[in-house]
Amino acid sequence: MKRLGQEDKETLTTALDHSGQRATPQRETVFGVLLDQRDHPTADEVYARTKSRMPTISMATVYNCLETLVSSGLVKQVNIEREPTRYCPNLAPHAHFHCRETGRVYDVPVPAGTMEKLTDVLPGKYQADSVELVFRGHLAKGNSK
Amino acid sequence: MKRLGQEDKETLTTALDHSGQRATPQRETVFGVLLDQRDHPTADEVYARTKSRMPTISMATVYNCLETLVSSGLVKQVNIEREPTRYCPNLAPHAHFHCRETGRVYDVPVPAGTMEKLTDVLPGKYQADSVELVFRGHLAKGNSK
DNA sequence: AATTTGACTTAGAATTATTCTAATTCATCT
DNA sequence: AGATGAATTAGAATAATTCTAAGTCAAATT
Repeated sequence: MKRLGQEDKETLTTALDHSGQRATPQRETVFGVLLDQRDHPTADEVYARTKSRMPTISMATVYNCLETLVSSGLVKQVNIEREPTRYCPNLAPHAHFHCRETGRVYDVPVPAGTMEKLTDVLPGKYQADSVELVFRGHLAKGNSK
Repeated sequence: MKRLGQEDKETLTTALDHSGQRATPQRETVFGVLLDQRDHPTADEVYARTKSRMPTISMATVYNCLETLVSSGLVKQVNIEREPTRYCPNLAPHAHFHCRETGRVYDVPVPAGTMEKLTDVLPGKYQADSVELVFRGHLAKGNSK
């Protein structure tokens, strides 16, 4: 059974503590699942993966843990087109690419400052604290991995 | 009971015809509702507004009409954070601003070419056919209208 | 060390936006 | 007028998520 590395565990504990919440085995395991495979899994997928490491965990707990991780700032929710919410531990500003064919979501790194720069198009009355950029399309042939 | 203007009716008929569908009173009324108040209503809201003009219409028909309008290219769906889908007859490329306080969604016009330019950040293997840009935050004081 | 406290976990029920089903209505074509 | 197929309708079904209420557990207090 895969465990969380020392550094990640530290990160988790600190962030949870900072938001007045405890590190628990369930939360550690769910966080580990997200870190191990950064393919934007849905809650269902997180549940399946977590269950294989901790067979007694329940769906409700997975939702609770994910919510806890999001509220502590360690994980971001990615919503695309009313599909089930996906979860992403990539905290650096980045865009997403959604493949219409496979339904997969990819992180797209963006040059530093690009996301912030986008707020320039906003008239002054709009005070944005977050920017979301999503591309949709398909992968060039031979890049389906 | 408000009716659709000649020009809008023409637009509707042409677009529907072009996608092999018929213009019907229900579709005209739903389209009129969207054109009259461009505040990104949800299906529920469209239903309520349409019902006041055409009391016999059903929710299923509203969903069907909205889907028809979307498929014919006259209307776009706007999805924000797993909230109910909103509908928007603004076909020009634009961004959205989502107010955390009121939940309202505003169109943000962007300079010509801006949206297309964004695809420059995409590595070559990603072929985007649409770009979505959403800001989230709050309105500066005194701009709550 | 036992007790209390409150946070956490759990199973299952409830919610809700949306889609589906099957039956009718309606317009157009012969 | 009758046939054909599209459009509309009411209500059932679906599915992701949230809620509820009961049980568990760890830390704090006695």
